[in-house]
Amino acid sequence: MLPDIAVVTSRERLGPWLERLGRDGALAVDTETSGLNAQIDLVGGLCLSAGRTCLYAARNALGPAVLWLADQVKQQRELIFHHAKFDLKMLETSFNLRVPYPVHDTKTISFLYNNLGFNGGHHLKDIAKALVDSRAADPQTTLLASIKEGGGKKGEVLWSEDLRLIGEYGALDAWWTLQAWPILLGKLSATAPIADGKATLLDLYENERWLVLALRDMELRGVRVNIDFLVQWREQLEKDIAKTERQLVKVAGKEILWTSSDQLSTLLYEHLGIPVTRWTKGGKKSGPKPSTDEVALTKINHPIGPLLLRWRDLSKQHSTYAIGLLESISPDGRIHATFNPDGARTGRLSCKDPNMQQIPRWSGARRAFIPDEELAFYFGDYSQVEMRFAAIESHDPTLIEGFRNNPLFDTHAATAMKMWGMQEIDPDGNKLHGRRRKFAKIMNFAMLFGAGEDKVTSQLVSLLTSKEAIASIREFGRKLDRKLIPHRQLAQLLMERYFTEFQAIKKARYAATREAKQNGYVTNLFGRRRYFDHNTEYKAFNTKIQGAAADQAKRGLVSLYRELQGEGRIALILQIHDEAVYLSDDDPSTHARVLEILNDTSSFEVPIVANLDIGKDSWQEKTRYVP
DNA sequence: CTTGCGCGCGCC
DNA sequence: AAAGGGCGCGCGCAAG
Repeated sequence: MLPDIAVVTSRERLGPWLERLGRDGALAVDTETSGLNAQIDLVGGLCLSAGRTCLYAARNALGPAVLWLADQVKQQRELIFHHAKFDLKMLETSFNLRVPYPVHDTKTISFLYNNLGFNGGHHLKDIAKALVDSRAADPQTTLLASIKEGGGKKGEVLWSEDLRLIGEYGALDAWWTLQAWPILLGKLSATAPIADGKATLLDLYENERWLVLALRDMELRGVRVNIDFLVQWREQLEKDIAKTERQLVKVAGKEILWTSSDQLSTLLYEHLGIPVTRWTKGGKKSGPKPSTDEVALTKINHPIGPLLLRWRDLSKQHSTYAIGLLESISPDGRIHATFNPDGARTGRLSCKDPNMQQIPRWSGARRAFIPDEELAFYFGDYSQVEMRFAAIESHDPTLIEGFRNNPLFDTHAATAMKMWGMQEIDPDGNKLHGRRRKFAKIMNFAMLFGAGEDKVTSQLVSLLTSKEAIASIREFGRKLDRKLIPHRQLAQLLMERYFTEFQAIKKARYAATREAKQNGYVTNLFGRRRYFDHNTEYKAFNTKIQGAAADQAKRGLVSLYRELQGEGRIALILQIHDEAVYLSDDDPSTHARVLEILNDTSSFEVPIVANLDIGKDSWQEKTRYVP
């Protein structure tokens, strides 16, 4: 079925078509814009669809159509978008039209239904083609067909060059969205696992709908930037880089493009004759190459090593952060990043333009971000949240007991105590014993990430000398295995001990992998699914843990948004996986409430614990805040 | 000139 | 059997 469609560019012809869109029932909305940046670009066309009607309003019809839409919003009409956050931002920046209640979003549903998407993604056209009408892939043909089928008035359509424009920009997108929505929602309901009599995927969807609003407002607000600092920092870095380059040329005897790993590899391993200690994984064409990464450079026995490490660090700060952040500043002097709820297969958020989730912690870069006048940054972060979900997922008694009985539970110390059968960690300051917590920490991360013997070995290599590794092996009362390097033998022993003591985790890991192999997907504690390609099922346990932590964090973010941002007491500005950052004044009752919201003692077998920090001057310096 | 890939590296 | 998980960005380099 295809709609009655009108492309209207004059105020006069708009009325009857708006009439046909009615005043109730779902209304699909799509904006056509001059670009993707809500701080710069503008809406040039509005596509609306309801019932059997699809209307594209542009030019002189755009203003009145927006006013009509604003009235529909006032009536709280149910709105459907594909990628709602983008259109909601554009409507707000172009027309000051704000939608204060959750809308529906076919992209969100598609991602929740199957993270692999339709035809490999979540593009509207692919979804519509798969679920609605195979002709959806060809907007021009479809538009022409629809005019015939729907008896559309030729006079309402701009022919000639404008039709091409309509085809290119997809005047029918709202129509496809409207058609795909009930089908996708039906599929989501049918797919939803049931817990406590409720379909969990639909609960997740409700949270994601609010999340879209929370992220929209975060992005629109943006973060204030200290431009003077960034400019000064950039200049200082440029001086330091130039100086380091002069030293490099002296030591190397020649000049190369220091950013080029290929050129550097030739210099180090051919001209300077330094032995190769590490290889890259290699691409399809080139295969493995000698590595010049940080680990390799640390190992080389030549004065060029430390200089290169210094150059790499300075250069990273300079290009990615000093320059990169300056280039990300919007005309309002702030940075408005984009947070994607469908950016990560586990359910985590991703962030781009710039990626605020990877701003360095120690280089000083965070000094570039400063709170708005009269306000301070507050950082609500979850404590060891992935380890807590590992405990919940596996029911491991040691971890469960620890987290239940002690809010400050030191997981790595407890792991070490269990692995070595100790009553307390490092009782006599013994050097060998003191290392045990580090070993345990490596094992815990190996568990969370699904690492194998190779990775544990290489972790140990960067932690210990061979002598120290041998001492640690002796501690286990084992004979040295001549066939293995000591670090590998130690890795084997640590893994053996770890999985002997944490059998529940071993079983949970195995169960997750089996679930993925049998079903092609796994489901986390919140009902979220992730599908796997063949031979990647080993990631299943990590997906459950990381995904549960992500869904918990997003639930917390939405609660903060709905209650405290709704009351105007906070303004969320960033989310960094296990941390929500907001601006607020110093009213302690606000922050006490934040902690009440984030702390979750009732949902799971172990409590989810949150802490709060404050940063008054910038993002760089923060201190613990207790309301 | 743009696009895609590999490398290396920032964060959780 | 073996596999560190999840991202985005700057850069060089080769291909289109």
